[in-house]
Amino acid sequence: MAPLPPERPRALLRWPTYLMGHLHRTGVSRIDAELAGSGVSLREFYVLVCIGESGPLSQQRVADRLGLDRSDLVKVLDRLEAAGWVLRERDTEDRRRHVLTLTGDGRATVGKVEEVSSEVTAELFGRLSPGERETLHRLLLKAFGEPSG
Amino acid sequence: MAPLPPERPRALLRWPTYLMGHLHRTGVSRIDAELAGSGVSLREFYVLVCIGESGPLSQQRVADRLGLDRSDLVKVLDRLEAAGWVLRERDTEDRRRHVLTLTGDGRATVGKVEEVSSEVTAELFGRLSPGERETLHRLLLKAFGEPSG
DNA sequence: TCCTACTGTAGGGTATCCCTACAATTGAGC
DNA sequence: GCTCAATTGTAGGGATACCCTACAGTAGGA
Repeated sequence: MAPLPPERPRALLRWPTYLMGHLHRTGVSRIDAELAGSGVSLREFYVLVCIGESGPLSQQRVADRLGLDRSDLVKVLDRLEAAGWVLRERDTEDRRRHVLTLTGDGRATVGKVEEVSSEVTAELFGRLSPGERETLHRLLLKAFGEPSG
Repeated sequence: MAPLPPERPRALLRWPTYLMGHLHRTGVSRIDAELAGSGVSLREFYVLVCIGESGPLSQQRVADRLGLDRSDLVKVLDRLEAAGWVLRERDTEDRRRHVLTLTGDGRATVGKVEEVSSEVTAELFGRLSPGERETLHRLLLKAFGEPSG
């Protein structure tokens, strides 16, 4: 028989932080599970997107934009560079920095992850109508502090 | 000068999972920071609420309700029991189980955390109007799979 | 009695988050 | 040119969360 869904404590459902935590974890788990074969994690995807979007960046800049610590980013980039998705070169104008560039393979990986992410997102919010999903997204953006465009 | 807010990658703002992850982490960090002096974490609060709400429970039941692994719950309960917030006794009817009960001090701690959580939640969604906050909460509940009442 | 299942516990492995320390490099002031 | 502070990438540690296995004690059914 199907393992009936666990009954959550009603008193915790009051807290958006609790709800977002569960939805976030569920989404990450499902996406990572789908991506297991591709050898890329959701966290690495974020880094790839950041580099791909804002052109060549230093590691410190990527860390700032993603809210990561630059020391943690080092290991992520080690993997992304080894996979051939990111080019890591010395900045000739400031030899303290590295210049990070997304490769063609990196861009292809981003596309693949976006597909998976779209599917999982649709499934994660399957109980919501398209209008409700759009409203939820808009409110999250606003709470996040970004223009809703 | 004030450290101007970091510019997030626009391509990631498409993903509700990314947005919820950031909001969740921000909320947890702020709540835990506020609670640092009280010696209780948000995670422990969840356990206290669960036990307080559903009366005496076994550890396995608490783990199921919160989506935790029962082996991880052991250490949490060690702390909660040592703090005098939870009573952990053998179940006389099934000696494999422990009977978990919230103490008076535990209930007081729950109340204190709820106050802090309310303040942080209001701050976290400060950019939203009361109506928008209510809508966001309702949509999160619906996505989560709970009746919106 | 024997076997299976459940419960709490110990422990390990991995990942995230946050911190410090350090060497190389840069730029400003002298 | 020299000195000093700040920046950058890197190494490493600690705390926590999440997931897994193993094991002993217990319960219940064949």
